[in-house]
Amino acid sequence: MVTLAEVARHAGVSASTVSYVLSGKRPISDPTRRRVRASIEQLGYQPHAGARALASSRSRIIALMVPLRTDMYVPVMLEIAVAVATAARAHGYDVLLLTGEEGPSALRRVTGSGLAEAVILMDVQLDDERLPLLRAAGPPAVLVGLPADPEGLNCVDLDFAAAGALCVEHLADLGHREIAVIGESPGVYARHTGFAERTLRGLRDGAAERGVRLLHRPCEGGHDAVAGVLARILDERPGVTAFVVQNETAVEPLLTLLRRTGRAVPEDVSVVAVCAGQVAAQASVPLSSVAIPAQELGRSAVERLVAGLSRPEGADTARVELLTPALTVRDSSGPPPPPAGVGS
Amino acid sequence: MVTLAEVARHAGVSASTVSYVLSGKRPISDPTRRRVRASIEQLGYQPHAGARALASSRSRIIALMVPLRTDMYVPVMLEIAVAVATAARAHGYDVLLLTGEEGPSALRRVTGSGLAEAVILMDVQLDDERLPLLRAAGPPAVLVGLPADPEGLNCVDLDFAAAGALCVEHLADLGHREIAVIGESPGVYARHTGFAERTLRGLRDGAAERGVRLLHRPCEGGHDAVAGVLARILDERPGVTAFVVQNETAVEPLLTLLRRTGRAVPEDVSVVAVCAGQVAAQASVPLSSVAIPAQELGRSAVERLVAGLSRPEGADTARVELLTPALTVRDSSGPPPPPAGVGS
DNA sequence: CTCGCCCGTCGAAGCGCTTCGATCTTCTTG
DNA sequence: CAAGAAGATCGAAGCGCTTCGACGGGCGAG
Repeated sequence: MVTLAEVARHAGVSASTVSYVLSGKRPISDPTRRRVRASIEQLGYQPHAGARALASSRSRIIALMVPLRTDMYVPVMLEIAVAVATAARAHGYDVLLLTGEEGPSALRRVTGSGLAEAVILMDVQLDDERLPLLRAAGPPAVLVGLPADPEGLNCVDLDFAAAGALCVEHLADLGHREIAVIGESPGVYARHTGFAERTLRGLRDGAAERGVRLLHRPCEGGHDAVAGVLARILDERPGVTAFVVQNETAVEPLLTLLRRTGRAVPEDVSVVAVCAGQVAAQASVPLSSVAIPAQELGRSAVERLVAGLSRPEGADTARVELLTPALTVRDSSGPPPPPAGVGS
Repeated sequence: MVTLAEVARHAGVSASTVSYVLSGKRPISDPTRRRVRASIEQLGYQPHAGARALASSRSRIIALMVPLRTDMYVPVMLEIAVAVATAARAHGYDVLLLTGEEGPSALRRVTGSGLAEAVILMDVQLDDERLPLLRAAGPPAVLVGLPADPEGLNCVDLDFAAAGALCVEHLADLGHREIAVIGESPGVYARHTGFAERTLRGLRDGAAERGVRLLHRPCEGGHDAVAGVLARILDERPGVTAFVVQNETAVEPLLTLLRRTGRAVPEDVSVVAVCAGQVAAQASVPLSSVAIPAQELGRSAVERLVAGLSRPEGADTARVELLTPALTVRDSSGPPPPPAGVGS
């Protein structure tokens, strides 16, 4: 392994000079810099990460905690994770992968040992057990998601309430008066995962404002579960003319079931989804949908973290950033069919 | 931050003693050990990761390189990644997340800087550009996947050839004589991703052995793409009575399309998949399938790495491990319909 | 022409930990 | 009963890097 000292010797300068060339924290004359750079190149020098972290007490590592549950749509999670990794690299950081499993203790571990200088948390619950740790002078952190009380925390998320409202508005504009919502797994609500509840609130508020009837049902993924939920909905509210789906694994089963029971989309019923853009676009009927901006979320989380890390200490930037949702109209939403008995 | 020295002072011993208590590399008397442990506990001491890595030249970090392509089924990737993280933690290692984007240079970086002591590579291609680096006295590495020439490399993967053969055998046993394969995206084959090609070979060999006609067509995900491919297959080979699908995003569209064109599964056509178990189980017709053992793959990769790392240097364990596939019979496969004209 | 200043560079002191003798006991054994 | 073995602990020397204060030489100003 090549060390700083060897580079220094090779370039005929002192170790500190090489260090300053690398960090740019002090001016180095052009010829010297060139010489050092050449030596670095020639010897294939790579600074030792541990030594660096020790001397500077900055590891240049961000810990990313991803849930390991499987009842939520996974591709979005991976997409965010990859976006985080990519954005982090762009700022010279690496990403440490933590699973939600370990909870707060994992945060303490990587943070207390100086392994990671900051953390990004995904799948934040309304009353997350990791929050106290972060508020109590914990490490710099950004949550992807919004807890019940974001006070003193740095959060980024899609404005799911607005997303919900957007869906209702779109359908109300088309003339729908009775809407059913097929939601995430019951487990997601039971855990009080913020985004699910916020979407629901947005849907309800929107419905109230537009005088639309709304029925919400959580739903497991998979064909059979959706079949059950759908049957109950249609039984309870035969007048439903539109669905809002917030559960990627329910999308295709729903379309299949509607088709099978003779309901054409969008002629007989409209469907709007809140889900990964790709899922909506590739569905058997391309769905009008509000996409979850995974890339954007990951990128934004990193940027805020990095901004905070390089800011002159103490300047607390705890703030909530809610991305504005956008509804993409595809083929699955249209006006409701004319009321029965009134021929077209 | 609490340091080793403070713990030592608090416990009334020398720093080295504390270190030996922690590492167990020298015998420490019971009372002393107890005292040191108590001090550690009381002060909330956490060893500094960087200092440790510097002094011992072991970072206890494994780098995991995940692809960031989206044309392959993502949940399996995440599942493997999470399994790797979990298994690594069980052995006292942490996992650094690398995206495939950066290629060999990322490996050189994390490895050359001592950030990671070993790497796990996912989405390995037959002629992967990262391989030369690994063979040339690179860092300890395990590939999840199988390149064209695994010589000198440590690989774990599902035996996709056997998986392919298994599918054909199952269908042949049921009496099918003409099978169509709906494969991964053309891009996957163009990249020469090992698993896709190996599955295909297994399918072809199996078909040859059993005297079954086989037609293979790559296929993008999404409804429309599947529709196109399916139409062409049915046109070209009207006698097809069974499908093997190796493309998670094609599964549901295929079932939808078969249904819509009046083909009942499994009465008229059988469908067998090679995909994530959950996808097969939750499909609108639960699919007979060969599952991809994501957990197992991740775990195994870590175990081999850890075994190698703690082995007395030089004992090269380059070896290929192919997991034996298992076919789970669900509702989507049955005997072919009786030949036309011959009433049942 | 000389003083003081700034620019560019160097030396040395750590950062917190591991590890290798060395030291001091306490046993064991011939 | 002395000599050596074995056990328990200590001290010190780094690991490779950052960073702070110091230093020397060239320059403009007085």
